[in-house]
Amino acid sequence: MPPRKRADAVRNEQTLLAAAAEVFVRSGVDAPIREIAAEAGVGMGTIYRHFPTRADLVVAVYRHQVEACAEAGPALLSTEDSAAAALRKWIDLFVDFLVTKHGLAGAMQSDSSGFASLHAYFLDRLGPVCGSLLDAAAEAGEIRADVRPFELMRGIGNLCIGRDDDPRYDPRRLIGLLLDGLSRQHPS
Amino acid sequence: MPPRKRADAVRNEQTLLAAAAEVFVRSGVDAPIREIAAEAGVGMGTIYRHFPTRADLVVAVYRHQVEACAEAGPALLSTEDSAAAALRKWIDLFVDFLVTKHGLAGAMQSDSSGFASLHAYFLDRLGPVCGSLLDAAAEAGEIRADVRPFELMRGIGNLCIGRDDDPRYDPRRLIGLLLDGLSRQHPS
DNA sequence: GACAAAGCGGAACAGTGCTCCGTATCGTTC
DNA sequence: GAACGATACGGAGCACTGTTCCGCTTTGTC
Repeated sequence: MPPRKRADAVRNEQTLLAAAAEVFVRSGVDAPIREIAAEAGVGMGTIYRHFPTRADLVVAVYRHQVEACAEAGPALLSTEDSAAAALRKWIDLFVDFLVTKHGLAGAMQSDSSGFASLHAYFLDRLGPVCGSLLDAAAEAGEIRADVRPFELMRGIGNLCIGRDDDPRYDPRRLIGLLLDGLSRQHPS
Repeated sequence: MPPRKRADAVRNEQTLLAAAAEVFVRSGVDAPIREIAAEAGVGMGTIYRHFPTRADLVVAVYRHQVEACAEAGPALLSTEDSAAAALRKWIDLFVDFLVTKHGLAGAMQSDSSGFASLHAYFLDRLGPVCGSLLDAAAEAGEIRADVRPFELMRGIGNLCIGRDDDPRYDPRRLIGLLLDGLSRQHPS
């Protein structure tokens, strides 16, 4: 029913993904569209046709890694000793992912038109995973039960912003603190 | 010795501060220079002459409030029951400040040229204040002693990013968590 | 009033996002 | 393999923004 895509279109889509990945590493996820187009050797129109918004392109480039992160959730839950440990390790993975993509953390919180749906995608795919980790840990009495995946992920994402520019800033330390605060304190 | 400034220059500087304050409320601290110039009824050159970088303008507009926040530190330390309580209240003030200025939190972490010195100014003025609160609380054994003002302020700032766009996101909850983590746990 | 210095305005240039449509390529049909 | 409609491509063009630069105006002084 859906008429098959043309061969050159398929080829271009692949070329674009490779070029974008390359440019994102070199210049961050905010790199000018023109730069990505040049790298791929295509016109700008082609980019917009395949990936109407910048978020679409970013999502496509990192889909595999997001998927891997999502799948790691349940896996950790079954291999780690405690749900809290699984949660910590999962967040470690999440932070690894964010921190190695220049500007991604920043882009994710940005309200600017192009990135609007990026935030949504991350939340849709990883939110439930994060949620089940939180629920498991809460059920085990290891953490407080009143924190939702949305705010936790957003907070983690925010804390990762700007790590590129300033080597003195280590998001992991603060995230560690946040998780300590999340841990249920022995009721005085 | 320094030749007195011309009357029109002084006038324009005041006009500009008022206009910028107005525009920052309406359109956030990233508002186009042209918009601020128009609001003030001056040319763009005038803005750049008085405030070479955007950070200079932002700093000038909010100097009073930053000053007030800085002065509140020692005051709280002497009126609150514990240093930890003073720290919490001070951070509350800091968050209030950030959250009511559209986009300021975001701008502060941005590495973009125009905002580069904004971050520095906040750190210079508020860092020591935050530091003495941290030291006092650490000395009293109320919090861990290994967290520096730089990272705490930066973390708080980061957590405040994006509150404008999404009413579901409440930075204070996460900041509360962070401070809980900062509190010394009874050694198991 | 005249004059130099200080200050002003905004045209102009550069970088960027995004659209639009004439042109080229593809797949199909004969 | 030629012809033709559908699909996709390229990049010029427009809008918007930051920033500079210099001819013109205003100010303060003598």
